[in-house]
Amino acid sequence: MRRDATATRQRILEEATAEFARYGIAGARVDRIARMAGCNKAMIYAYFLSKDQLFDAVFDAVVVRNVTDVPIDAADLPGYAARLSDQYRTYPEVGRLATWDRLERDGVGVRTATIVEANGHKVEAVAEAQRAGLVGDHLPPEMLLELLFAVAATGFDSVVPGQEPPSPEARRQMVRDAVFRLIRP
Amino acid sequence: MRRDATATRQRILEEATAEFARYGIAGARVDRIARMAGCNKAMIYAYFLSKDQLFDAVFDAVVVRNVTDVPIDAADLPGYAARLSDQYRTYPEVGRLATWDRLERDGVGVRTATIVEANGHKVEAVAEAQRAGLVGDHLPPEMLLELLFAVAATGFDSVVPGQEPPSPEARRQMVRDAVFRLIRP
DNA sequence: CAAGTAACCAACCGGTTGGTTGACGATGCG
DNA sequence: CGCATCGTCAACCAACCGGTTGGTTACTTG
Repeated sequence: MRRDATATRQRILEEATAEFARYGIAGARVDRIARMAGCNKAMIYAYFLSKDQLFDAVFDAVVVRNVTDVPIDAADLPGYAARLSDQYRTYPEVGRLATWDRLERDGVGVRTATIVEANGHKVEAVAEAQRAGLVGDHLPPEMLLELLFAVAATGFDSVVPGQEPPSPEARRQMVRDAVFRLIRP
Repeated sequence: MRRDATATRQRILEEATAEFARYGIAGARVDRIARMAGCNKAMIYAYFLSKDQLFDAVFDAVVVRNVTDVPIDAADLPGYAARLSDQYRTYPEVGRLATWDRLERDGVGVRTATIVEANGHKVEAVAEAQRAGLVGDHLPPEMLLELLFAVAATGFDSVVPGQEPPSPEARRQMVRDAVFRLIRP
């Protein structure tokens, strides 16, 4: 097989994404990632230096993709939340990786410059919409945003066992309605 | 020191709760739990058979306490959510353990008979309140409940880094208001 | 083609982890 | 007191895991 450093790096990143999303940082196995990526463990350490830094690279890439794919639209927060919810369904790794990060690093959530910047921008957008009267000001923009994120991540596993999780349309509609209610002035 | 089997068992359970809440199932160290509980590792296996069954015992105990301490009041869901939120603040292990369970067992959330029963009862209570007209029927009771849980778990870490997390009163008020908006007919 | 370099790997290493075992000492009962 | 039972533990083990090393293979350059 032809040698290609960037392709190998990319394969490692993809398989690491799946592995970390599934097992978390402590549970992920570097050997397994190497095997899945069809390369040697040493390559992983050549490219990413450590397991933790590999996770950072994975998480950052996922966040960047998410922010790029689903830009905030403060004039239509219900629509934004619905798109975010769809994104979570399309890429289930996103939510899981974010949760692993929150739990396993006792970092209070945000660490990477990428995320800090993205969140700051979003808070500002919501504040702007509040000043314009499009969004109620009964809550500070950060809390509104946190509620929105929480709602967008909802509806994937049912509370009661037997029951089917809601269809994509139903979930999208639920998220849209919930956010509409939450931000109404 | 006087020997006391049930006391030892109880100490193991308590320390295991802290350990699992902090490090998760894969990250928890049985040696550390034994050392913290002031007993030998063998005791843990004598009482709980395996690391996984120890986690089950821990999780079940925590859930039981949570359900007992904060019974649902379908006639006042905002108040219930606020009390739940307070409980999450008083016992941060609860939320973390539940999250670890959701992530590390790929079980879709509910597994233990205790939880299934508790959740079923709650869904029924909400449905009852809907029939009585106290709660809007724009959403099925399970979804309403899932949204309520999501909101009650909100407001502990801030979205932007520098900022302080909201005060207990502010959080309680936010949760109450959010749930009020979500269930309004 | 020869030399140099970048990509790659099998094998290994030190330390750790869940789990086990065999013995020891305290306790309580007949 | 004799003795069985139960709680306790130090020591141990096989498997595993993150990380490293020394060397090999493919590709490029002159």
